[in-house]
Amino acid sequence: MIAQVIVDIAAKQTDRIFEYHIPENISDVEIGSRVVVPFGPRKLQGFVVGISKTSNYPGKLKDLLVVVDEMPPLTPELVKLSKYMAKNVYSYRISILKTMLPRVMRANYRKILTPISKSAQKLALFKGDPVDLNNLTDNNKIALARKLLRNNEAKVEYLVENKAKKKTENQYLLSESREEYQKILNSVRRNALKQRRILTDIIENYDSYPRMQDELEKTAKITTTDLTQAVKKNWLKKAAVEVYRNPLAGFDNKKKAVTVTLNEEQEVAVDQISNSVQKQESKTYLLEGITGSGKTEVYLHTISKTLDHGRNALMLVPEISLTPQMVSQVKSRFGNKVAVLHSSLSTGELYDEWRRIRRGEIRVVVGTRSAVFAPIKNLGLIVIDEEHESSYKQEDNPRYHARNVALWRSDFNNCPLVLGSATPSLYSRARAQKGIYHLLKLTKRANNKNLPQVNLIDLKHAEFAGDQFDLSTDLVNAIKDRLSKNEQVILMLNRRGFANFMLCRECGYVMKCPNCDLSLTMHKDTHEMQCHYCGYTAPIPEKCPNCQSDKIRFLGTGTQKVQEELEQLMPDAKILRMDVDTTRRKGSYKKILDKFGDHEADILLGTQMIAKGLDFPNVTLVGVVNADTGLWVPDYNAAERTFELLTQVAGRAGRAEKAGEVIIQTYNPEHYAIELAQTQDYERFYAYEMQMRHAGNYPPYYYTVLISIASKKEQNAAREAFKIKRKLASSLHSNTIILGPTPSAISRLKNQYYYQILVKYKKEDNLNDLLHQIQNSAQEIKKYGLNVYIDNEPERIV
DNA sequence: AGCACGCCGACT
DNA sequence: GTCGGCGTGCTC
Repeated sequence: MIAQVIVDIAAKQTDRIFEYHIPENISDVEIGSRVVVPFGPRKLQGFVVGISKTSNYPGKLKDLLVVVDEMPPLTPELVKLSKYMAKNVYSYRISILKTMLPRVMRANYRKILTPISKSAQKLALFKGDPVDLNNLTDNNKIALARKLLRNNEAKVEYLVENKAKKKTENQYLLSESREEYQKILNSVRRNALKQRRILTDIIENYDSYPRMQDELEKTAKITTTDLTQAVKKNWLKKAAVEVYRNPLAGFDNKKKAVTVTLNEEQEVAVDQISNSVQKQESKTYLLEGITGSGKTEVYLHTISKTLDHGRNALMLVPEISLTPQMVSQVKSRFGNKVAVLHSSLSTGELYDEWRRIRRGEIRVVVGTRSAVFAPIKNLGLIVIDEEHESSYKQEDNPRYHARNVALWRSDFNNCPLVLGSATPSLYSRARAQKGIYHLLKLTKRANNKNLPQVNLIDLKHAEFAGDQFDLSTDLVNAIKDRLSKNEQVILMLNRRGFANFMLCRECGYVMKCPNCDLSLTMHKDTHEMQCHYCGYTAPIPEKCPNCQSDKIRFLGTGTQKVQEELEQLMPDAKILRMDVDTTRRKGSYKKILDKFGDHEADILLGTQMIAKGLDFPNVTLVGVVNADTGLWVPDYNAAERTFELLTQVAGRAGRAEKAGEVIIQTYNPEHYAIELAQTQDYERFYAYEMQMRHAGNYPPYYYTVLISIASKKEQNAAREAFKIKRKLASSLHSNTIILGPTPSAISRLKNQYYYQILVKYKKEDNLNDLLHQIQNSAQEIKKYGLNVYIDNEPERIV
């Protein structure tokens, strides 16, 4: 038999099938197997995407070397999906196959040099051991290795290492009958207390064996030394057993599951979706429900019904660390049938969760973007919560959108897909309008509470509290009022750091990142200027680096500065800050949110990461310090983003009995995105924004593709960009709009200049082919330092 | 990608 | 002669 293999090299020339003969002694090769194959002089990891009896290859096929896992990591469904994706996301098939699996399943390649001759063995290079040539950096040593190879004094061996390690724990098994242990106990010296103790314990707990070391140590209080002694005396046998790492240890049933009675709208939604589950229809539902309307309950009920029908469910959430409340709910409802997949799990935890799914031990998967590839079988329902979130689109290769992958899987598995949001993406809402998706609306808040009152404060005419121009007197008074009632406040400022640029008032100099076309942000806590894009840091200047003047100012407000201002204005208030800087450590999200939930702080101040999913009953005021931060970015969906963010964060107020209030500070109170966020009227926003998109020829009226060209030399990027534009213009319809090439909004990042071309089209049958051609030639011009990126339906045009 | 092979100039 | 730098083509 012959295995068709995709090898682990992401390049145009190798983006195809290589065939290998399956030797007699290897019997477990299946579609989806991870294998090791010879490739030229090397050995590579690869994935089996097909098995055939014959081959057209004219040469002699090499033998497949190793099947890595006991069970093929990829299901036939995922192998098929990878083929579809390779065509649509302009990425190599191997890159897609690799993103489908946990990172630990990526191979480590080693190139081991072993001395042969006696004289070579004595060389200092080896120090008695073979060396890994990939780790050799010293040019003299590399030259020496080359010489040894040439003279046959050493040989190289290629190794493919599997990083995926299973966790084991020690288990202790009995080796005697209960009566025998009693005899041993009787024969042991009176004063051998430790020995008597362990034997007594064995006799008392005879039926609970085999027992784990951890349990013996913690509950039976038997030490490791005692256990080792017991093994030595052959009283017990020790064995290593595989265990799963448990990432949900901190989530264990803190809250008991509460069954909620659904309102009429929720009932309708649950009925319709479960009906599709039962009939095995691949329908897509758009669940449009205002904040607090109980979308989560609809998900949980439909998942429950899906399980009743004997099928499994997959649920995607935008960023799991930010929605621990959602995880707790799913976990308390479905217990150990749930697996969680997200990036802040350790690699080991992720691998274990993934294997539980692959082995069919799991019925519900909750996870972020990449969880859309979960190898769950018998899929009966897919849910995407907060479907408008841009985090569902991967920003680097392969640039896939989880929604599109979910659509494909829904179709493949004949199961419904539910897209839920208070503020659906225009893309999805428009499809619902056309009847491609089924629109389900939740218009009432689940507890019949009114939406919170939203007030705008026009910063152009506002009076400011304190000596800074960030917090208006009205907002500060409202906060003080809530705190005096022992209620809590959430404040959002979508910008981290202290001040986002340094300006010299003498010469106008702004301190910029040397690698990027961005100003450096001042961070007071770490005493440095930081580039938020590439991570470059510099000390905070005391004088202007340009003219040595001391008249420098730090302008633009970040969360750190607002925290300082709040501390001055309200010295008694306890403030928690939540942004990328305070949540870098594993588990810190949960820690901050738990603290706030236990009312150990009065104000939660954060960036947009606090806008989503939080449900704190005691929060009665939400303040937005500056609603304008995202409004004027040069992106066609800036208004949509701003509206979404404001509506989402407003929904954090007044979720329980106490009425909620929202205060939005803005310099643009007359902008429609802000005006309509005040009334939280999604439908009107949708109608208005659709007009704008229609007028500007933007999605969802047009499809878009963004081609970015990057180079260290600006002219090279520009020249190549114009070349690509000419190629496109000559082959596409005249009613297709090609914008650019123009320098990107941030024209230089990490020392690369970016030029971009935006193609807007309604129907272009040739475009896919054309873009593949561009992608192929991109490989060739890479050696001249030019990089070309193709992004289908970009979320961001920057 | 990364390796071999082949061609060419530089240097012991 | 021998070494190393770089362009080209191939990997089942």
